[in-house]
Amino acid sequence: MPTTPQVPEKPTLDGLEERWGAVWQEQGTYAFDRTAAREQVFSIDTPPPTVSGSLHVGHVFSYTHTDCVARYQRMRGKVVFYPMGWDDNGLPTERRVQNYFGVRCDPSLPYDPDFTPPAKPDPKRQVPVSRRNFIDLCATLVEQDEKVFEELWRRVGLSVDWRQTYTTIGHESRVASQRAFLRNLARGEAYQHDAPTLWDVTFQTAVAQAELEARDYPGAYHRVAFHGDSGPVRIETTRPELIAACVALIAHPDDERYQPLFGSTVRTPIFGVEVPVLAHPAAEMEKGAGIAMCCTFGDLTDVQWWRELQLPVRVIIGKDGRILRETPEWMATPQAQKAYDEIAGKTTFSAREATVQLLRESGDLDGEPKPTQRMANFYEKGDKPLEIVATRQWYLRNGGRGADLRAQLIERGQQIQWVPDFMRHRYTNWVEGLNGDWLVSRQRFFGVPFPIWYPLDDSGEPRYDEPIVADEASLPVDPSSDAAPGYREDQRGVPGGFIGDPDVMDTWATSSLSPQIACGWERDDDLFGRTFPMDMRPQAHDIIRTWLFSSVVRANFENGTTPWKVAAISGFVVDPDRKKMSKSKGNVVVPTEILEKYGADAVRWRAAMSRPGLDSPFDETQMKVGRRLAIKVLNVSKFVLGVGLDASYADAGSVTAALDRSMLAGLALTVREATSAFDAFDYGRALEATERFFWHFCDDYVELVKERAYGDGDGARSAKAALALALSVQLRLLAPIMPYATEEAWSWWQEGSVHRAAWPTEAEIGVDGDTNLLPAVASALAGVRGAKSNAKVSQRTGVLRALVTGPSSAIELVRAAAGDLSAAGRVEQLDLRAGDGTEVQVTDVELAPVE
RNA sequence: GGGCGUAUAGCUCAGUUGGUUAGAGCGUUCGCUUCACACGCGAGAGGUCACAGGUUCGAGUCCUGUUACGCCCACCA
Repeated sequence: MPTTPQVPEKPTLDGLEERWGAVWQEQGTYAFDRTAAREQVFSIDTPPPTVSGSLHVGHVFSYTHTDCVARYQRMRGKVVFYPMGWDDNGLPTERRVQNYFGVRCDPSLPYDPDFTPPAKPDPKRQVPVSRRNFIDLCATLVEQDEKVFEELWRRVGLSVDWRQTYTTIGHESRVASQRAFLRNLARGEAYQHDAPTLWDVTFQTAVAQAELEARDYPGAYHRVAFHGDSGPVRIETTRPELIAACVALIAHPDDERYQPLFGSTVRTPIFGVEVPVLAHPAAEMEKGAGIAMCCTFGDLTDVQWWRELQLPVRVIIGKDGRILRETPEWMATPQAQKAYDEIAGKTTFSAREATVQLLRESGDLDGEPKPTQRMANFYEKGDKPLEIVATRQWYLRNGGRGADLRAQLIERGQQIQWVPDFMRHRYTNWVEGLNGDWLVSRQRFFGVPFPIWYPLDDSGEPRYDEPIVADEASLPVDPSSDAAPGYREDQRGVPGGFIGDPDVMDTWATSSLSPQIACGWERDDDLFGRTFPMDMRPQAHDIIRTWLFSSVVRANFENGTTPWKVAAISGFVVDPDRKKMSKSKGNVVVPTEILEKYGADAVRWRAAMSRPGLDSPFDETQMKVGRRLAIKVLNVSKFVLGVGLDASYADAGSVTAALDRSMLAGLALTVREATSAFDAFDYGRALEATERFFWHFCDDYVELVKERAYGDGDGARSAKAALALALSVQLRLLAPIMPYATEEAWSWWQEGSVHRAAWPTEAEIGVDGDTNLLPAVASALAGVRGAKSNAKVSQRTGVLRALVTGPSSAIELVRAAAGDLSAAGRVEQLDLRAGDGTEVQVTDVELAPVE
């Protein structure tokens, strides 16, 4: 039996978030039912936010988009699998720990179980700690960070099942990352390679192509003379400090200027090292002098030349970005050694200045350096240009070196439904432009270690070509503290013993497995069978080349499928000047403040107003509009429930009045529109349709039906039924967007949570009605209101007589609701006359005298 | 240089397969204590649909070109 609605005297948004957040948690409103069959489940691969970073409104918006879809699917009867991950792995956490505690990791130090971080961190003097101490501190800090994040997400109202969380450094993630890697290795998809790689000298780690960022970088062209038997050969370079690493001069085979020199040798300036002059089609005749020096290694072209022309390696830059201190053996003469002493141990910048000075003295610098702006590759988190250093690294095949795999991965991209569709091009574009496999090893500390050891030969040298792999059953392992299988710990580092692989995996090597981690791959087959491949991957467009692509690579190898059916790509929230928000620009809007000020529903409303995939500028005044809608939901609910009805009134069969039927017919269309929009993941269009109807409902229908609804008889019964039905349907339509206000209003008269209620259907509204009727009556009402507004009198003012004219069809529609119109406009004598106009107009209005 | 997107009112955006006179919200102007709501309500003003061609009876919508802005990628001699 429905009970009498319990409506507060003065409805308010204040306190709804705390109250309903607690109820949802306590009642398990969003708990995943793991007995559901795969086809009943809608599974979401939520992006794990970087907990060491800060969240801005952009994050709140995109997570809200996902939540709107999740709530819609749940109301459609899906069992929603909506876990949350925390990305606590990797460099951002390391940096935060360094700053927060004032420490730095020194892997050579032993573990100190009694270590406590300095009370007052001094960024200038970071205390060196062992790797294990460092990782302990990372774990402590991320735990705090994760609590803060969870509180924010709860406040926003994400309908996540908070029992389903994972962290990218947690036990399950380490097991999955290591297991997947071992499988990749066994199948030949992972391999080790000692080759030139892009290297960040600040963080002293290799970086992958996906982490590059091209930035403007000031430089200068130096015109420098090499010395041949038939005179000087002048080249142009922006990196004169690399002359010591020069292995050849290279020009285009068709370049007539240099053809006579091919096959001959020249001597480098200052050092007098003999290098060949060679031809290679990658040399561009128009660039610089048309002839370039090839150094090991100044850029990727150098690497190509070095490889294809089989040139020797002459490395002078160390992993710390400084010129090697030891004089290289190819500096054969005392003169060369003396010159090298001038640059040894210096940064590339200082070495450049020193080299230029030496070139001036020797007369090999032709003119003065010419300043230029060029693009240089940077690690996206770094602030010095990348160097190229030859190192042993782990790679994962990703199509960068194999046409077949590349074609296969592009095809996987075609199998995914992209929202919006054009985002597909970003993926294809990226895969087609790959120039190497995925470098997955990092020379860092807080990450998932490779489950690999190497045997040491009798002289104590590692045999890298015979790696010892962990047994899957033993995962996770840490080869820096766990002994290799078949060895004892005391054999570590001694001839005939073993060493552990010192590297950790790229953070994407873990997060690329988020579907497998969340769904319980190889850990919980039952869960995995019910959730994988997942239905939706929501994410922003900036990480298509990283997270999205690497996830496709892993699922392709491991599962032979795409990891999900749909990739829903959200845009950014940009500042009013359409610049991306970033901490360094200082234009970040902090979400907690905005949530505090306007409430979660208002912020969510604003989030849902943006179209999938498009950037939208942040404008605080729009939050007020969302808040107004949330308040309106409460107030109109209060009115509807105040006319004396309960949940049992919501019955289409009792709706007899033409006006009521017209309103419901319009509502049915709105349901259709919102449903198809949500099915296409377009929360914005769904909201737009719902909101448009809602305001007409409040401003026109409710005003028209008010008096009748308060009365008795069939007319009142019809009005109450229509109001009850319309309120019920609209609360459900708005529930995915505004979970708090709708839940509050729902609770006044309905059983259970609106978020567990069934999504409304056209069938449940099921009445015949003329959708033109309500608009026609509404425009007549607007005419009456306009007359009062023109006369600058209250809308309460009575009207003695009003004439409504318009096309006969419209007039007939107005006639069907003439009683409601008269009541709403306080019109005593309403004349309806069909005329030849195209619009409904109100003329000859005679207002009652004002008392 | 390659790819993608965007261009409609002062601002933020709708505008489905071409179809009367281009819509909404914010802001602005003028009013109104109207018994759900002053955290409110009503009414009004405001547009050469970036530009130039073309297709068509008819173009904001389709085609071609141009311009501007944004994003992704490439670009280190």
